[in-house]
Amino acid sequence: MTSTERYNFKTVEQKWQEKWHKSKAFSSKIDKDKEKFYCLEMFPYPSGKIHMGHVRNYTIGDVLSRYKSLKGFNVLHPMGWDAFGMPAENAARENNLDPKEWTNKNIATMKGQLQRLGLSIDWDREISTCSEEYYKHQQLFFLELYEKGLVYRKENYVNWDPVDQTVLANEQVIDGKGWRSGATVERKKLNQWFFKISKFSQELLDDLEKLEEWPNKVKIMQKNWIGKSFGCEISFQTEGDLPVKNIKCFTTRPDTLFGFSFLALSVDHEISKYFSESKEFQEFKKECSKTGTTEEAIAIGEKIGFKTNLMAINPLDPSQKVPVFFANFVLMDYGFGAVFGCPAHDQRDFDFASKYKLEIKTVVRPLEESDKYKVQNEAYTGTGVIINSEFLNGLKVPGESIQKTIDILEEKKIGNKKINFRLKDWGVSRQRYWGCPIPMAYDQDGNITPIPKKDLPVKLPENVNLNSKGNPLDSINEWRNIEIDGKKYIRETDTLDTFVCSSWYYLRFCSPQEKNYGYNKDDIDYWMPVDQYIGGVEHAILHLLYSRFFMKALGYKNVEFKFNEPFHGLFTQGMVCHETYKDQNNNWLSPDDVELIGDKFQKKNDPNNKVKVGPSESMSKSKKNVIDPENIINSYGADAVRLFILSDSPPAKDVQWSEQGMVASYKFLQKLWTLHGKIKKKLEIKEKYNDENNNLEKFTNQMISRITNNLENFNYNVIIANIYETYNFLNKEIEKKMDINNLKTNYIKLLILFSPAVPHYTSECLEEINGKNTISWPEANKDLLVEDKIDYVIQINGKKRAILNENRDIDQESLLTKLKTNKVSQKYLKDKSINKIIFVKNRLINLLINE
RNA sequence: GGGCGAAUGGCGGAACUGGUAGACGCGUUGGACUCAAAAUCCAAUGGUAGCAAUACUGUGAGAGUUCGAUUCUCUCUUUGCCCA
Repeated sequence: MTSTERYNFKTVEQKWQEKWHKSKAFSSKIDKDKEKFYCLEMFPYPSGKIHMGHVRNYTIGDVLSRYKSLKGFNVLHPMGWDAFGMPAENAARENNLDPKEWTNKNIATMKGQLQRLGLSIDWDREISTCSEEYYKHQQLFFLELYEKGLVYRKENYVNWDPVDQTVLANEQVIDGKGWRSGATVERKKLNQWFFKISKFSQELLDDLEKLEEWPNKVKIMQKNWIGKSFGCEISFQTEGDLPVKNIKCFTTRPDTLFGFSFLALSVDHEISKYFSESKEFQEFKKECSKTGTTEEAIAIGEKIGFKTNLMAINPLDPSQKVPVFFANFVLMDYGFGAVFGCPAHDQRDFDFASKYKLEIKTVVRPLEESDKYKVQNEAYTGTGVIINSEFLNGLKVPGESIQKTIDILEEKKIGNKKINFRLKDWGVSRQRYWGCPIPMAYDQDGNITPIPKKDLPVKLPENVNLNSKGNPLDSINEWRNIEIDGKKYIRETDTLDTFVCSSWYYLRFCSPQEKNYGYNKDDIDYWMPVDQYIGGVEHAILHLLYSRFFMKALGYKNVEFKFNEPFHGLFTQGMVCHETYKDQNNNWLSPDDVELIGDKFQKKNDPNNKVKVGPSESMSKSKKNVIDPENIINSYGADAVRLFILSDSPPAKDVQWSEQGMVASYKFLQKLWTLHGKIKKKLEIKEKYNDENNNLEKFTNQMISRITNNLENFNYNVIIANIYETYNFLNKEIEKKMDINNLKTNYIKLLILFSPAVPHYTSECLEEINGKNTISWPEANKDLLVEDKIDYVIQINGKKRAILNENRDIDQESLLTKLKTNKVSQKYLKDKSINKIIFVKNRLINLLINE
């Protein structure tokens, strides 16, 4: 390609993508002489097409990978597909397709799209979680965890979506409704498989401290999610018409015990067995099932209770006896399924007590109130002082009151200090077809038997009727009924939560071909942990916590496994946003459907229809504010897209998609190409000239230092600004006489600095200038980073008044002497005496004078 | 309601450990080229006053620490995210 032509991104990008592909430029092998760098971006769900969020995520990772390679690291940069999940099943059902076909077709499309972005991915390591090759290892892990006692089955309440006939995870319940169907979510009891993540609560919490290169924000979110709290287990004596002598409660507020006015039990509390005959109780229980199981649903929902004839006795004041209720806001998996109610200082208890006309006794007053303070319309939950509580009176809340009360309760042998975690065991059962089958079976009596390891994988049956209600696997008898050692069994028909697939995929990338096990020890010992993990902050809790758990679970009772955290560094990138448009009938409009006429938007082909411009929001199909990366890459080329997606905002923040910005990036590459042509011409003339000031060399050195620094700190938007600066500088400098050897070496270095961002373009330029020579990341010459002349800021009384360009390292006295000949400062110093001088070496001088 | 961030020109955003605020880009304006337009190139561009040199002012609001604060501390406002 001759440089006088316009830059043809189509030819250039295709040429280099083919070269990289043929030469396996990004394939990675263990090389113990080199330092490894494992760069991983969250793998995509193959929904059909890539979206701008993917473009951003993978461009960020690609910049890092390419930079680290040039720096001499042995880089592992793989890609795969999070291929199980409901969308495939839904799409397949709607279009009468096979989920596998649908998924594989999408993978093929999206792989092609990613390749056209020019990502430096080792495609030989590609994995797909829906392939037997992948999930058979997952089934083996499941059995291993089962053997270690980290997997168990129990009956549990789930969020049940009555329309989709499926279990929903808590985060799939939005405002008490199913995220997909919109149906009101119910509570339902099901037998479910669980991973014992709670066994590692403390470890998951403690190890957060080791994750120095994780955003604080994410660590705090995980910490809150794990939710360690100190509290007290209290045993209440009871009297009444049931053979129950006492009830154990857990509370984080034992200090409010004197404000005790009822005791509330979960409907599943063992005492409920005495009510199995009661119609009223069964109806109450049914009513309770209408409230979801999320903390939010419980907090918002109406509190209802069912009164028993039991009375609970306050262990600190035996004269105080209060009623015992079953209540919908108490769950069996919190504490012991029993809490004591102190309405004055807990809003939930307050609502309940108000409804059932129970006593509301104030036991905490705010600091500024007197002891006569009484809680009125809402619970007081703030800090303060204990009152009306006999020997607890005067204790500061919460600082000393909780601990003191626990001490007293322990001494009196009424209660024990207890630590409680909010983190619950991970329910992994899903009543779905398109997931990894759980390798378990049941005999005729319902006893559990693991599928023998030699019979793995348990393959998903094909040609399944997805239109059946509930789990399609339930209705395939020829798949369900099996024989193990001549005995008849029925398979487990639940499949695993897809979060299980993504909890260990980073290990699989180290040994994607390994036949016998999920990973190969030598491979993971070299590559793990992931040095930099990059993805959306929406996975801050679940995916990242589950992955951390998985490492701990694999390492549990396994001395060979030497890792306990999967991701050394974590970076969470922001979203790609776009303005939203609605027509006058409030229908969402795609950016392709509107055009800007003057300063107003109009609907295309319908100029009378007024378009309302809404705020810029994360691109989503439902709001139609999406830009298809494929069209953009076709029009402007991958490098220009990469340039734009990096340029406008810091990677950690949201970025606004802007057509103008996109065009500007495209035009800039054209300008850069024109400049490249000029440089090439200059190099051909073989001009000899001694550039004494070394302008270009100095500039190049500064750029090496600045761009390297910006790369290390994820300031990728600033790198793009640095590239523009370099263009501006070179474009002027090239007009001067230059030494061509000097020009060539420095220009090559600059091109290398650009290459992580715009790899096709720089590859082409470098080939023209540098031939087939290999390239590596340039080192800055530190001597050239130091300027001999410095702009000293002259301040008078702290205000900038002049700038003096003087020698580096000049001392205060000499600078002062020079200053006296300077007109501007003379003006200010005339007839004034200097009281104080502040001199900052190589920076500024500040003269304090009398006005 | 709780936790964690953020706030800088018309817009997106720079600014190392407290030391020239506004890098770089977009937009806007003026100019060159052109019969004309697009593209391209050159120049200007925080605000106010001034022909200009320059002066004053300016990083959400208010206070504080400091010779000096976008940067540190406190209060407030707005806003985003997470949890409820």
